[in-house]
Amino acid sequence: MKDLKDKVEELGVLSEKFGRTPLEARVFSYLLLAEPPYRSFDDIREFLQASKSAVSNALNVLQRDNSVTYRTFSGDRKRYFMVNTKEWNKKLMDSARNLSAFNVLLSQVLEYRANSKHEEFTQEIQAVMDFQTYLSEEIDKAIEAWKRK
Amino acid sequence: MKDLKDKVEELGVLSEKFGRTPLEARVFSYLLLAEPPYRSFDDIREFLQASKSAVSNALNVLQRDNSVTYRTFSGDRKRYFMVNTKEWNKKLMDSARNLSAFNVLLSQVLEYRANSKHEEFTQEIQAVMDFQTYLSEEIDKAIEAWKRK
DNA sequence: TAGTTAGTTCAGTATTTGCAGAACCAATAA
DNA sequence: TTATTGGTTCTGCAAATACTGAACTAACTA
Repeated sequence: MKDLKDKVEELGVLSEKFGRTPLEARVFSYLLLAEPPYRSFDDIREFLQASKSAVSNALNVLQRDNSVTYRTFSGDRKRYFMVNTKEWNKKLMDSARNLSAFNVLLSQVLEYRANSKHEEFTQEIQAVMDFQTYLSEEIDKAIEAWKRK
Repeated sequence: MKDLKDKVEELGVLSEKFGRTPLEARVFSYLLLAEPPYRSFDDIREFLQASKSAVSNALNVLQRDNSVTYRTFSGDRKRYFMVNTKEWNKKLMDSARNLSAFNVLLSQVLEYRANSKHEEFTQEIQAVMDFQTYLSEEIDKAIEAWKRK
């Protein structure tokens, strides 16, 4: 079996593709792979050979976007950081819906082009928006259906 | 009405959020807003006050990912660049489906954790994957349904 | 053929990003 | 009350990124 460090690096690289910094990506991968799946600040720091500040910042970013959370144990002052599986479905739903972030841009374009002489172009943009809106709605429906299961 | 330069900057900033460089974002916004919606290399260069090389690179990136294309006019050597509305629906479909890029990561996690003592955690990850797989399938169905319309 | 035009490529620079190291702070422990 | 622990904040630097300007190329044009 591949060694943990290598696997953390491997998934780290994959994870960077989702817009994370190298260290954020590695922290996240480590928390996905480590045993047990909750790890202290110093576990992380030591495993990844990174500075306290870098680990602190990475953890804060990951917590802000709900990718990571932590638990505690009574009589132990440390926080044990772990992947926030509980919030993940919510995150997935958001990212699916956030196709619609793009619609914000498009609707501003349409507004600005209201009096354009180039009807055809405007209509093409409208068509993209329509498809995008349709898709968002269908995704919402699918999510609702899943919840009811 | 807000002046075009301001609006290009405004939508440019929005567009940077989708992973574009500042200049790429502004070129794209300009092409969305300008009248007519096809513009020559020099139109773009002059409007955005950028260097030829920067414009050249930005246009190439935008063309490579199908955000932008160009048309020509007979007897005119110039290329007139414009937003590639024709390819947009394809792009949207791809990005919707690419929720599943994340599943690649998760399945590797599961594989690695096959013998983990923390069954509960592993199961939570499995649950996320299941939801995500379901959602991808529903999105594909919705896209197929749209195509048949 | 030489000149012009439209765009690309290359070399260097300015800006941004990601991180280290050390000082710092707040909460607990002695 | 002081000391220790767990983590944060601040300063600065190294590497990566985004851009400029100039030299260059390929295709058309006179």
